[in-house]
Amino acid sequence: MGGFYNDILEWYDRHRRVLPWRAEAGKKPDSYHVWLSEIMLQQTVVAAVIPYFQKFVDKWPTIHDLADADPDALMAAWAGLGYYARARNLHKAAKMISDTYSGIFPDTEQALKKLPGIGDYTSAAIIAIAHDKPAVVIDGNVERVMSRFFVIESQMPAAKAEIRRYAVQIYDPAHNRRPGDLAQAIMDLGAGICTPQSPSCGNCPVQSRCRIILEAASPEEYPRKAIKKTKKQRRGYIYHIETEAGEVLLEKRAEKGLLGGMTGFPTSEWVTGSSYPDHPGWLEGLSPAPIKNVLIKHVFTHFELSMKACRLRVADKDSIRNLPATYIWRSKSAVIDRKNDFPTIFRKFVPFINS
DNA sequence: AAGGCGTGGTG
DNA sequence: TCACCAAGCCT
Repeated sequence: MGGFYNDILEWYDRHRRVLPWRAEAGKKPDSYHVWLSEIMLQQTVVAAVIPYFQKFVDKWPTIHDLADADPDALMAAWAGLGYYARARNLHKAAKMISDTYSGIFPDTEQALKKLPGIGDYTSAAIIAIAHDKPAVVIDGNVERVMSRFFVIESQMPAAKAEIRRYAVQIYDPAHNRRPGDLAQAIMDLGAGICTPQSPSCGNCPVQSRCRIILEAASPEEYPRKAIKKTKKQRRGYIYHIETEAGEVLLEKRAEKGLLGGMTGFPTSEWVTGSSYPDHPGWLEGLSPAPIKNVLIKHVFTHFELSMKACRLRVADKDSIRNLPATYIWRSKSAVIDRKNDFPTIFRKFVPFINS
């Protein structure tokens, strides 16, 4: 393992990327920055995270500022980044760190994993990167690098146990003198060289030791994965409802579940299959009219959604009886001005509320 | 423990 | 253009 360790760190020192949350070489990073970036980086590429990270640090420079943040402002700032449970958990964890830890991040994996949104990977990453202590940091990049370097034939996710056994050797504290750099080096290698498709093996610092190269196998076929299921289709309606005074109806979604805690345009239920659902009960007796040729399509991780757009003009707010308290009115100008407070699915509809 | 959970970078 | 899938966590 010594050869791998030295080669990859030598490569890292030459190719180290400058990132907003990364300290200068040899300096200790801000734990708050490390944690915030790691949460944002969960299932999300670096390029997408950078502007959000900058915005959060500008708005909330310390963990205490984030703990004191207005929840709706925090969710609005996260809008567009996806996986909104991360934002809800971020705020909960910030309060816990600010209050019970006085703003000092715990330095054991066990304590970190008690914080919402921090699991096996993120706790190890914080130990290694923020505290520069040895930890077995395994993310998708590390899994890919290990599965190729050691030619692991078992299929994911079952292969995780075997991958971990190799990773434990790689991260062995007996030789790991630069825990933070080593973890980031392997992840950077996975993100930039040992990529999922068409990896640049010719530029790899450990190509001469990599078993998949030695065996002339196909790296892009590793890690072995199960065949993916096709996404199901769901259908529904999205509504532009506006008063004569120019107020637009919005819906604050439930805290749990899809788009939890986010505000968007009202929708019907979304039903699986090729048929469309009924309009929601609070629209009883009012007949929203189809907006010709406007279909909002959106792809989620586990289904594809098509929503037919409908419009309803009402005299005033009282025109809709039995409207649940989770629905709110906002001026059309504010809706357009604050477009980016919406998740992407609802941003797509904003251009259509002007006619 | 398998499935829910978003979005945009990438080739 | 479009399929793939990412620095995972939670239940």
